Amino acid sequence: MKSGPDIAMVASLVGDPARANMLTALMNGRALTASELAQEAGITPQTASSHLSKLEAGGLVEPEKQGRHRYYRLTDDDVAGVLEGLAGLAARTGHMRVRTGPKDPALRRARICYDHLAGDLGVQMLDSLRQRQLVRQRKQDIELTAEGERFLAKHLQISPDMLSHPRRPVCKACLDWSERRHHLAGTLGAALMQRFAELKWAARDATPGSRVVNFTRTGEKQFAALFGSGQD
Amino acid sequence: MKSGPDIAMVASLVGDPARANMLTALMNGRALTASELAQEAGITPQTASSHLSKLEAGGLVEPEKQGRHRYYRLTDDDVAGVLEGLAGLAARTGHMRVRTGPKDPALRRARICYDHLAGDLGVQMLDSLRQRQLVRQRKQDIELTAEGERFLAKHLQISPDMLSHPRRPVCKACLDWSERRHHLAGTLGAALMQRFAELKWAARDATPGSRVVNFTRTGEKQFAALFGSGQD
DNA sequence: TTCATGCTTCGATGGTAGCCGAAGCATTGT
DNA sequence: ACAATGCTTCGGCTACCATCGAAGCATGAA
Repeated sequence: MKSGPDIAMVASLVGDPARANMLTALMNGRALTASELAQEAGITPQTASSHLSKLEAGGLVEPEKQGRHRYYRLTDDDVAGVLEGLAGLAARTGHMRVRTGPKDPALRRARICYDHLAGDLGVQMLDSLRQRQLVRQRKQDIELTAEGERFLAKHLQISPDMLSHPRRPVCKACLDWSERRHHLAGTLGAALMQRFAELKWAARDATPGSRVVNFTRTGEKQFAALFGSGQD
Repeated sequence: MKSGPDIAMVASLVGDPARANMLTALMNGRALTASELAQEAGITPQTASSHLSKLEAGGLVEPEKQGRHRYYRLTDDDVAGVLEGLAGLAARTGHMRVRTGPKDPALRRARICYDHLAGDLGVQMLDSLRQRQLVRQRKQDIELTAEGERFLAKHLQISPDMLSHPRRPVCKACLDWSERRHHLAGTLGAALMQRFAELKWAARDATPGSRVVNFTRTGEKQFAALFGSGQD
């Protein structure tokens, strides 16, 4: 009775936007925890859990228990290859991701990722830092330059000793779910977000549990002055 | 705002069982008409039309008008390659197509494809004919051998002159939707089905519009005696 | 023209699956 | 032992989409 490979089964796994976001977030080869993947996809942990068990059953991802975390990675390069192929087909027809994950535009623009800024503005900030040589990035690792330290001290009153932490890195690249571009995590990312709040540039949304970050009118201007890309 | 290729969009196209069946039916490179694809997928023409327009919008298939038919083919080898990749992933996880297209098991076992027998039994019959050298198959073309003619005359009272037709070939391979294996079409396929009905081995289901073919108890035995594969 | 065939569009229906709230395990830290 | 964190399971809700009937266009045949 078995006929051929059930290509619809595996294709439908990739066909769901939330799962597709998780998979593309895993395309860099690194393993991510279930809750990180939930953040990337913009869904709650329980929904992500359901998706991940389906992906696991379909053989697309593999779990790895570590303490109370569950790390997931793509099973192998074959999976990555097929995903690349699908991306190629999608790219040439001009179908780009416009509205992946959360529907809320505010959530896509600026939100909290753990304790740092994510969303369009988060990506834009790291882009700006990188372009002006304030940080140097190599894959996942980000390093603060001397100019970067001066910049932070001058404009935001952030000194290097505020950033040292026994276990946590100062800078770290964190994949933004809205695409495969990074935003800034680590103690610096957290310190920046905290400073934005202190300066009343931005504040987390009042509704409990919301990850949206609302920028004030002046905060948006100041932010654009420091990290703007000219087009906005 | 555009981010990356929308892999979920194209994957969800392949993710629907009906569309996946159409695509696999097109994997041999030949172009098929819309109604043929509907038959392969086990759906009505209007549903197939909807699916095909989506596949076309997604750039997976290309239409070609010819008379009052619309032939569809895969856009290029890239599409076929991705489909192969998906099939590979599905195959190694052991997920095979068990219940593609129509839910009705009877429809999968034996049904009418135009005027000839399709379904598991149709595929099985052609397999048997080929294995016993009663026909010779090369790709899409099937040829009746001398032994084949004797076999038909002796067991089913079908003579070669009954099969000649000005435009229609005697034998023709027709892809069975349940997988990429062929069943027998052409005037011989039609003559066989007609003979099965005359001998009261099988009859089309009474409910109007149904394509199910019901075999009688004795008919099933006789059929198995002529075309059985030993395992059934 | 008139009819038949192949395909498409429209409208309505139903089944499926994604989603989240609440609660339940498991593991780690204090 | 107790609390906190990470993840899972369960139940209900909602939205989407595949499906088909009926009708509307085309094209080709008589």
